[in-house]
Amino acid sequence: MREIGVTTRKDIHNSEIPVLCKSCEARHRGICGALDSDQLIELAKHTRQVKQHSGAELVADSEEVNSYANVMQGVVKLTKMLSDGRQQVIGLQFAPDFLGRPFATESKMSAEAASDVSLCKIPRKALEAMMKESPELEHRLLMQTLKELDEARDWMVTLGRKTAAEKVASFLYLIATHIDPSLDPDEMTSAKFDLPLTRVDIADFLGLTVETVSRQLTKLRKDDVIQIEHNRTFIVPSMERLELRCG
Amino acid sequence: MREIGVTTRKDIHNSEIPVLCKSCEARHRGICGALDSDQLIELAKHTRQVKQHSGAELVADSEEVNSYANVMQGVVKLTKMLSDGRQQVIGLQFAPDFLGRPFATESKMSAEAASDVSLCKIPRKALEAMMKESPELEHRLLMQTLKELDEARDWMVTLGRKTAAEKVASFLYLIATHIDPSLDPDEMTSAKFDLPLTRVDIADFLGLTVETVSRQLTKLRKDDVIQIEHNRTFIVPSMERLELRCG
DNA sequence: CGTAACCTTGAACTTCATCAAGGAAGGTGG
DNA sequence: CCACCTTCCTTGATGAAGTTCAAGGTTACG
Repeated sequence: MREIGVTTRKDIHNSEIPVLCKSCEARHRGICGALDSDQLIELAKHTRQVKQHSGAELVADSEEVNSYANVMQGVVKLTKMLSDGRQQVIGLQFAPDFLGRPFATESKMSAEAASDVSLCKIPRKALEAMMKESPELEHRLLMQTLKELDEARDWMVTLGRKTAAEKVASFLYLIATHIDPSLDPDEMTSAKFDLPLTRVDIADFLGLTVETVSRQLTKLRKDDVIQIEHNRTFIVPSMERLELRCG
Repeated sequence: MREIGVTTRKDIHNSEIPVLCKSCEARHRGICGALDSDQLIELAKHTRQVKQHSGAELVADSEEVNSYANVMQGVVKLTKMLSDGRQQVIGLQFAPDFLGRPFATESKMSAEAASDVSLCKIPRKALEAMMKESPELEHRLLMQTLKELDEARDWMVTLGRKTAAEKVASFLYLIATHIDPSLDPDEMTSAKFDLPLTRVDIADFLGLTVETVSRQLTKLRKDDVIQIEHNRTFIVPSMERLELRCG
């Protein structure tokens, strides 16, 4: 895995919050919110900010887990594959989600940068050490895991019981409400965003084929539920109207 | 002569352990394994063993959460419903699983006894109080949640990418390997079990219709992958052969 | 012994997948 | 900067998997 734009933090001597943490979503709403400034400084000795281009494989299936990460920017795609190559996207992670399966020695899925991403990588040992010192950190990890479980179960309903049209609408709704971590989903009335996934990825997320996804998008466009600019840029004039299509 | 700092996995041969805890799977492999005998005694003051018949609603959707439970015997079915009535089973819980969504004020799913079950109910307050005292308890809860997340994601692959035949085989495989908590899935070569779910439930778990489930079961029977006694009692002569059908 | 719930099977139909072709977008090297 | 290539996306025609509708059989239980 080739990394771009690596920044190492080793020039911190006082009890100020590390510079990179100050603007980090994970500091506020992610797991780092569990830590006081001394702990942050300690942790920051081991973390590295890493940027990756879209398409980069972050964690391979069956790979040994040696580090975790916080998603600082961009979208990460989690996938599983059947032995014959059929693929299923089992989750998307946005800032400030935690990336990695705590207490697993081997990854049971693969993680890929869906868009350009920046991550704050934490070596496994460092996180585990910090966890022993801070029950609050483990608490945050539990909250994060519960959130992911809620999302996975919601998605199971989409996969199991929704029609192709409802699946595609649900996907767009998910992206619109999650892509910008600074926006409050409850207050959105309209939205404009760049899709972080290809049509193939969307199909793999929805349990459909590319063709079906494409046809359903066309249908949503013709029904004025969405406008499509340049294939990847979408406009949702009325989130309410989109939500009605979600089943 | 009370032991101090006892490791959690070992049995403690101590007469102070509450009677009901002694034979409880949750004591060994569930969240109660986090507790020492003093803590168990404290917790047992608040817990109640409850038996429920198949079909009983344990937690209703949108219900306020006032208690949690450990599954001691039987199978619990977790479901979500779309506004028009379409239903999806999003998980099954076996002994010694923990039942309930920590830190949620309101349940976002409904839980029903799929078979006759016995539960060890814990009032919300009692568990939360115990959690503050014991980081190890919160750790166990994290492990349980991670396990459920792994299972949910595995099932997403089944829902999204498997054929009806593969789905039904996967379901039978899941039940065969989970129904008896005392059996090791890795060492099973054949199996006999009572299905805890109706055909409708199975369909709702697999994202199929009853008719399709029925047809696929008939096919598996004709292909000698399974034998069916009395509709609910199944025999799997070769787990290996069943696994081959899971995709 | 009769009723209700559950399960199976068949036939017609629908939705989505597959197969096939062509079009836009983006990056690369001439 | 343009031509080319590759990757991504759309659209149409055809077909298969699974749903829907309908009927009858089985099982459990009062």
